[in-house]
Amino acid sequence: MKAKRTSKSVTVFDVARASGVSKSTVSLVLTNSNKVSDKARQKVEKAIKETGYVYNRDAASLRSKKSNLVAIVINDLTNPYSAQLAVGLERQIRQMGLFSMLVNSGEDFEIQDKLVRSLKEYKVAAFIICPAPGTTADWTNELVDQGFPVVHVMREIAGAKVATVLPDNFAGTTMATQHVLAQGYKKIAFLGGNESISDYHQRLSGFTETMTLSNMPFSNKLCIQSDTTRNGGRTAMAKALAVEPEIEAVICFSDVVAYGAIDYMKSNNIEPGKDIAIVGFDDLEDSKLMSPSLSSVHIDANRIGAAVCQLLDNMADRNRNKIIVSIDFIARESS
Amino acid sequence: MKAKRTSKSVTVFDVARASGVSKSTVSLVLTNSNKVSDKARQKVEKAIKETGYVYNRDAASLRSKKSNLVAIVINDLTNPYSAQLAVGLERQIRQMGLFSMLVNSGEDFEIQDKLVRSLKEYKVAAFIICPAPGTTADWTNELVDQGFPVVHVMREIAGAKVATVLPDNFAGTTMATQHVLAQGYKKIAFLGGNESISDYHQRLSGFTETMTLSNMPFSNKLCIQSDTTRNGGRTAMAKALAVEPEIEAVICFSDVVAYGAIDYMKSNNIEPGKDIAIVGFDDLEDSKLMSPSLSSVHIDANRIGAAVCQLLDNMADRNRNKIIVSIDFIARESS
DNA sequence: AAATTCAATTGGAACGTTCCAATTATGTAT
DNA sequence: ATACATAATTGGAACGTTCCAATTGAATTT
Repeated sequence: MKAKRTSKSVTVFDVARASGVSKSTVSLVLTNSNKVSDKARQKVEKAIKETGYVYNRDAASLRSKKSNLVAIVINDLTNPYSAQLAVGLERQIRQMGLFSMLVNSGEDFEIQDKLVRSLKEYKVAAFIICPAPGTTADWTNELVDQGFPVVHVMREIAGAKVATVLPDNFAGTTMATQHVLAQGYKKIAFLGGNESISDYHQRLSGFTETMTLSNMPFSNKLCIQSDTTRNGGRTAMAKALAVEPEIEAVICFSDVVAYGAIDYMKSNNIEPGKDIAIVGFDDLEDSKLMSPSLSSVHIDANRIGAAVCQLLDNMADRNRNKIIVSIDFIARESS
Repeated sequence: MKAKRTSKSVTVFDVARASGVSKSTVSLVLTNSNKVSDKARQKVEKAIKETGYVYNRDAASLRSKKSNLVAIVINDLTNPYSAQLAVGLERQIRQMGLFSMLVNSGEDFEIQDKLVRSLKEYKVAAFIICPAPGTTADWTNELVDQGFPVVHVMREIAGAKVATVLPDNFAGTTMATQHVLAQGYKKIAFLGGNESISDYHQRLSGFTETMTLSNMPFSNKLCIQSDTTRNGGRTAMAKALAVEPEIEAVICFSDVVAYGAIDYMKSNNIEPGKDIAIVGFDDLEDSKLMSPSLSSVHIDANRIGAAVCQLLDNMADRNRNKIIVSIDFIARESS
């Protein structure tokens, strides 16, 4: 491959000739300038259609140093929440009149680094990054210092001089824990997540602080880390029951982990929502449809997207800014 | 936004000056030409590091009309199989030395059209498209006629003059059905899928033809269409049981549909794999881990990716080519 | 009718790279 | 040492756009 795109292309000059104006006027039309007469604009637009002209963004971006290409670097597309977030971000960005492209780091910092290095060459206007584990403040800061607008999403890198958009993780697990406590449950476990990611600490402390404030004793042995996958949820649930067979409720790091925990319960004749209450985090599409429907902390991907766009729009106060997006707790059958 | 990327950038001229050669030599180094001395190459590479030069692909692509940017247009990123496929494609393409970007049409033809229109402006070297419902042969052919290399994946558009990479859907459901028949089950339903997509017909006919060839009576009433979502699977399972309460086995259009069907069974005290055998299609990551583990038709995303890359590499016989990627049936506890 | 203002249009230069044809350096055979 | 072939390097032109300063056109004021 590599090559292709042969056949001399149609340029602004061709359009200019076809419409009887100069190339400069054509350019003004293309850039939506307001200093071009309606008559000229119409002629040009007609000629564009007739000639089959297609705008050459490379040439434009070379000359103008402007770009409307935004790169979204997702940590793990195979994770349903990440995918949902990516889709939401894409939609919002498109609405801003920018164009977004997606790449996937697969939670691999080396790949993330390579991807970003390549993307720089494509003159992207901004980076939206869900940082992979291993991302350092230095790494991000270098990118920022080179003049690229960067926004971090979902995960916080301490010391990085970038705007960050986060859901209110602490409030989320706080609400979830309060809800569970209000039902009268006492023996509660926190399942899933991994301390290498910032949101784990935030979500976990929402749980622990609420327990402490409510004078509920709890054991760190019931805070069980695991992969944030379905299978991670299964094993975490198994471990929790091994530690404390009388568990009454579990708060999960994510819906996916909760799905796994529920799988485990069902396979062991434990009825989720009856024998053990369970709540998730993320509120995936499926959670309200499954049976029992899963109580969860709802993160609105569109709200995250809107916050990111706000930062993109207003790069001035972009640095060292943090936007915490509010969440909602949704109680369902599982708790 | 829009703007940004200020501060006069470092160009080949700067690197040339720093390394004491001409800009042309620098360019040769950048393009990995073999007609440059090792000495010169080393000097240039050193200077590149020192000056912090970053390659300007816009300028390069403007001049050379070559691009190594491949666009992957995915039909629905929130579908786990699509996401898995996207990730596999990305990986393979990267290994080829090309760079891939992902965009999501969300099964919306209008969006797909807009996306592709934009992408054309970015001088992509090739399009890999999982066509959204509503995609016509004319639409694809226009793209091809404009000189863009196009490969369709997973779904076939009749009459489109493009290379298409498909899993062997027919063989997949054939094997699945044979497997189920071999267990002695007779009352078998086919759940999920929608006739607006080409793979539905292929998968369904694998089922119906195998049934017919084996002289097994079956009713079209037991071929139940649905959304290819978890919830679609739930409702399809419910409908199937309403038609025929004595169902012994179900073949599902996809794993996601199977997950939904299993949800339904579990909620209704039917034990999947014991009371009713069930097999899926796609073999998602989760399927081997769940309980009961789900028998499924395995589609290797890397194999699909490899086939796509082969077509990309060899654009010559790209038109009207079809590559059917072989699949494997994997029997597990659920059947 | 001339002078003034402002809107619309224009050609030339520039963006950072690769291609090309020409030049210079290097090595080999006479 | 000379002629020759070949390897390595080079400056100028080109890619298709936007920016800029300058020009033209139209409308308004004097």
